[in-house]
Amino acid sequence: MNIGDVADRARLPAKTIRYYEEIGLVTPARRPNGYRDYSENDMHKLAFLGRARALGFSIEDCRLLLTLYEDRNRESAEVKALATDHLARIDEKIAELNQMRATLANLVEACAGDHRPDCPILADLGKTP
Amino acid sequence: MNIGDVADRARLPAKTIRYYEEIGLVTPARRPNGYRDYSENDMHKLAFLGRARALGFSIEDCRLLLTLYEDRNRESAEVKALATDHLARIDEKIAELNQMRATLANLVEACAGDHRPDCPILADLGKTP
DNA sequence: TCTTGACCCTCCAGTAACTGGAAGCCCTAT
DNA sequence: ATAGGGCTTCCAGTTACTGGAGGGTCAAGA
Repeated sequence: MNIGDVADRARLPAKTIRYYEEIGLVTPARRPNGYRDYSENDMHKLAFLGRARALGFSIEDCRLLLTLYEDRNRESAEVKALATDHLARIDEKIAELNQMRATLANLVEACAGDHRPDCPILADLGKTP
Repeated sequence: MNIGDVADRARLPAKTIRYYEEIGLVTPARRPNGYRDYSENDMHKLAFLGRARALGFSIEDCRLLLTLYEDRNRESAEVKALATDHLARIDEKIAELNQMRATLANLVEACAGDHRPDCPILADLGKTP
């Protein structure tokens, strides 16, 4: 399969797929003309990566997940630990964003947003604590 | 004021403050010996930047906010528009993270996390759609 | 057979916002 | 005189791609 087909099926840009090869995640065969030739297994791995990335796992996490995926002797505990860690990081980010959101929403609310220069947003950012 | 003092007071790493100078955000005076010499105004601007960054504004947004902050003829509408846009981007991110979180939490819940290889997390990531 | 357009290839550079580290000056205190 | 801490510059690395230049390849149609 050519890279374009894989890109369509895995819903990843061809550029990204080449990048994944460069960092050793999925290395397809090559045709005599130099074109990459993806097997069904390569395709499957790329789809796996796409979904793991969509869940926010880092590339290095994905690399490990892929290894575990292909390891018949893995222990699910290792996968779960990875996922639990990641979940905690997501929760942290959500909390941080919610905090930002709350502050910002208050400021936006308080700002008239007209032609006058008075602005509670700037006032808040500039206040000396 | 030396960079170390400013770093403490603005709660920004000295490295970051030098970086902000490099990109033209806050340019302090220099002493004869080459040391940076921060005025109260510089300090104030750095604190402003720190707070804007803490609300998640990009550096370029911060640059604009700083300009507006120092412009007596600004219209608060411009600030509000910037903040409202940013708020929308935050909301998008929160929604995305909540989506990830929900999926991941389900998977983690379903995974036994023991010595056996069976793992719903990997199964889900590897499922052919 | 020739051409055209859609693919494919590699390599280089750039993104955001820092962060770490090396090599070396400067200042103060002992 | 020396030791420490702080300051300087410059270079490189981080994350995960993304864009673009320059050029080969292939299948279909005139």
